[in-house]
Amino acid sequence: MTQIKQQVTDDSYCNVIPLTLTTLKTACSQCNLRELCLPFGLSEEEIHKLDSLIGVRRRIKRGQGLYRSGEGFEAIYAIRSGFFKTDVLLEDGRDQVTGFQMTGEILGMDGISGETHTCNAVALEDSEVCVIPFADLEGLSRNVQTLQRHFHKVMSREIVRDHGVMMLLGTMRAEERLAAFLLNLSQRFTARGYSAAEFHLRMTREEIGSYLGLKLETVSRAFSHFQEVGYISVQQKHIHILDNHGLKKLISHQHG
Amino acid sequence: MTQIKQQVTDDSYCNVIPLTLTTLKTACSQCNLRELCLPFGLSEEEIHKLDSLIGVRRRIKRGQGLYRSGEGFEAIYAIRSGFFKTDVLLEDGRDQVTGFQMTGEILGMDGISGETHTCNAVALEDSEVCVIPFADLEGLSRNVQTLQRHFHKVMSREIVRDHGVMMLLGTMRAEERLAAFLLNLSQRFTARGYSAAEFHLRMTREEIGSYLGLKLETVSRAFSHFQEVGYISVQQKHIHILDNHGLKKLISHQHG
DNA sequence: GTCAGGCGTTGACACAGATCAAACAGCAAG
DNA sequence: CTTGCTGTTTGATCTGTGTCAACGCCTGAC
Repeated sequence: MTQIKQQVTDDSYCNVIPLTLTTLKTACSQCNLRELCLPFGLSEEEIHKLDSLIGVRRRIKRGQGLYRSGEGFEAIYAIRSGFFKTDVLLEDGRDQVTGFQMTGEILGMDGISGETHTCNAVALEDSEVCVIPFADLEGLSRNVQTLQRHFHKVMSREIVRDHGVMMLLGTMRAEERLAAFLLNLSQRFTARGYSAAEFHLRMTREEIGSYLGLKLETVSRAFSHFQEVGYISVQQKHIHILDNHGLKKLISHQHG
Repeated sequence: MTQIKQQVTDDSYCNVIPLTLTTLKTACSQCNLRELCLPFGLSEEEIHKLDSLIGVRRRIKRGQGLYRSGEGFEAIYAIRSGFFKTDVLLEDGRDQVTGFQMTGEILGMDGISGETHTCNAVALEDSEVCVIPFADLEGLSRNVQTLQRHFHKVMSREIVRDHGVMMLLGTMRAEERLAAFLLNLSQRFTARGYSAAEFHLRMTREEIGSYLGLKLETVSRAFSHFQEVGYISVQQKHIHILDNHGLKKLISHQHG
């Protein structure tokens, strides 16, 4: 099973690079994601400086990789559209989804420390990213204090997010984890102008399970149970949150 | 139980600040932790610039807090000596140890994103830290490229470390987690010139359990079992690793 | 259209680790 | 020395989630 999955990833990966490089200039100054992404808080003039830095966009088809563990690190990526997962693979076949990333979020910061990527980033739907050469970003942020500050915040936010996942994996039971996951997605969709109550999951039950430290069957059962008690309605990957408060109560409730 | 613990933390915390501020100048240039800490890779001249930035050291007694969730963020801290844990507390009383930090490591980067600390840092033994005002660090790293690069690596390393913990919590069983934990400690002690095989745990079984997503009884049983099969010998907090390879095999072994 | 294969659901059962409980070791205070 | 408290060990039992298995539903390929 793991073998097959690995193979698929390999194949799809090799096809990506030549197809997805474009010479299209990306202008942060004209991007409506400004408020979510790196340019947040920059002045018009500063954003124009940032424009010059972002050389290319890359299109990634569903199932294809953006970068991959072991690969040399050169750039971070801002998601212009689409949806990604990142995962870590151990030699013995174990793999753990470390995050799901959506529009406006930054990918690739794991690679800075060792100048090598330490996880795989895979598109869960056809996506487009802005390639931000890291050396250039460091250069510009030495001149633009606001950019420097904002980039540090983005990295720090990633650390805080990871602590949240550790809390989830370390102290929550299956249904609490799933509830936390759904509420987190809902909130992030809201921030992007989508419905908070209704959305489409881009990932499989197995990927959710891997992220939450559960087996896919457990995820499926939890979905069914949430539906039974009226918290949500589920049809395949389509989720409708009916009782936001119920889900929240589930999480904050002591289990003892 | 949780109540009591909270109380103790509160009390001890309040006493800290007036006692621990000192005006002693800390010189990175004369610090033998240079190769582990922020100054890594800097030239003599650059290190002298760093000297001017680090205003004070702070002494933290065992059990006292260095900073605490909700508190305003102003500085990060380099551990000069001692041992810390960081933990996150949920309103409902659940708490999760998010990490253990030792000499030469950097604390407080969680606070950058929201300009507020999001976890508590508590000394597990009498410790001393260098206070690095964050605004100053950003200022200097705009001028010293090596410092900027190194600081980014330190933050990124934290992200990678967190992914490792997520892998541990998401895919490993109890004994694998403890084995990974011991090997990680051993490796970090080695890097600091201490014995790889013999060391003293500064944290309780409960704190280990919280970090590893296990109950203290499970941690205790795993220790006992490791001793039975000859991987380690344990006497209270004193650990002696007898079969490093055995522990490694345990982790890389598929569980299925 | 039909067919195949991946994905999701559900059930029965097993087991790792949680929970409850008791006793002990180490250490500080008196 | 005794007392008390915190942390640790160990045992017995319980339970949430994993595992194994069967089946059904989409979706995409042809």
